Amino acid sequence: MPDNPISQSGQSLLFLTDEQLRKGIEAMFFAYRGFTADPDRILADMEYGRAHHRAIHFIHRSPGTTVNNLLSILGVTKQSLNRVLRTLIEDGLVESRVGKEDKRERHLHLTQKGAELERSLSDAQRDRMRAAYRAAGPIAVAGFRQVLEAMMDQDLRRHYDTLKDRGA
Amino acid sequence: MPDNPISQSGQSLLFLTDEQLRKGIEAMFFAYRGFTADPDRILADMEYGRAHHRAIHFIHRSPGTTVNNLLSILGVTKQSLNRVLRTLIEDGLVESRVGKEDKRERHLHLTQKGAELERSLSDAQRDRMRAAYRAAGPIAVAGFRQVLEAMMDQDLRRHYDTLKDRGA
DNA sequence: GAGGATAAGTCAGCCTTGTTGACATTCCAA
DNA sequence: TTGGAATGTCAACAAGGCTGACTTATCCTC
Repeated sequence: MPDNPISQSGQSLLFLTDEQLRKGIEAMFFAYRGFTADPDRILADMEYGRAHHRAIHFIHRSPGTTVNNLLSILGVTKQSLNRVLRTLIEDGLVESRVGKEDKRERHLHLTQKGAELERSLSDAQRDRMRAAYRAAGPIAVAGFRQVLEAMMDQDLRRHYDTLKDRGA
Repeated sequence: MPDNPISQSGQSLLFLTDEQLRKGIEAMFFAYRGFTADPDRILADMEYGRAHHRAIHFIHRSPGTTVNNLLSILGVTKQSLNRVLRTLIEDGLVESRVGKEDKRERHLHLTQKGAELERSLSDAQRDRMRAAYRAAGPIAVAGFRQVLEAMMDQDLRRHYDTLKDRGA
């Protein structure tokens, strides 16, 4: 974390007032609605919901991930995930392969069809993010990421970092 | 929006790569879980959920707001809001007053008891935000807010700004 | 004053997505 | 061979979204 001249001075801790914090809370609330709006619109036309989007996203992100790993990333019960996963497998969007080393495990992959849906969902979501990033500029984006990362629970942060490392 | 030397240069638009955007998307996902975790824990012990929290928050924020106004802030149907509001009124957390000028309207206020719950919920949520803000510093916080604001839909942004103006 | 518009509330029924709890199956490893 | 781990499944339930239809009360306008 970079030192900060303002907070270091002991003065001007105004960004920590309850008023500032409340604005941040409301910004999170309204922004998250925008964040999910575009994929939700696409999914509404199908028989899928946000839970399907999440599963598809993380299977795409970590091809071959096990059900257990996905469970701990998503933070839901296996029954809840299983319902979603079952429909995705039935509909031919996700493939479940028995593990080679440990045959109890199932490794999850997107099919061609699944990858196409993933693409259309993430395109929609990225378009909005891209517009926001462009409007705010790279310095703001860095701050955005810093604050979000500091808001995560430790175990969520671990998942986030693991995913991050694989990526860029 | 301040000019930005990096993006202005036409070079180094690296912060707009799909990889960067995906990281931002995942940061939003994991951070939002943290964002709601603390109030959720408090609410789980009561017969309330996140929907009650949202209603309480915005009634606190805009005392005397009408049902219609609350509906458009929350972006849900009146049936959905009504279910929540009814329990809050029955339990004596919210008071509904007939409008003076227009008697069709109901103006919503938190009772003493409602204000107490609001306080405990927002204390919990603010604690986490404060820690994140402090860890990231004021410049990061400014960027955080900038990006979130740029992610909002126009009508959400309007509500956000209206609330913001009343506050600080 | 009548009629249409508006604000709020309500009933019924549906869907998604979360939860518990119980239990079966399969397979690895001690 | 037996215990535990990973997975899958059934049943039941709850929160909180949704639509549609309808009532009541209150404006507001012609």
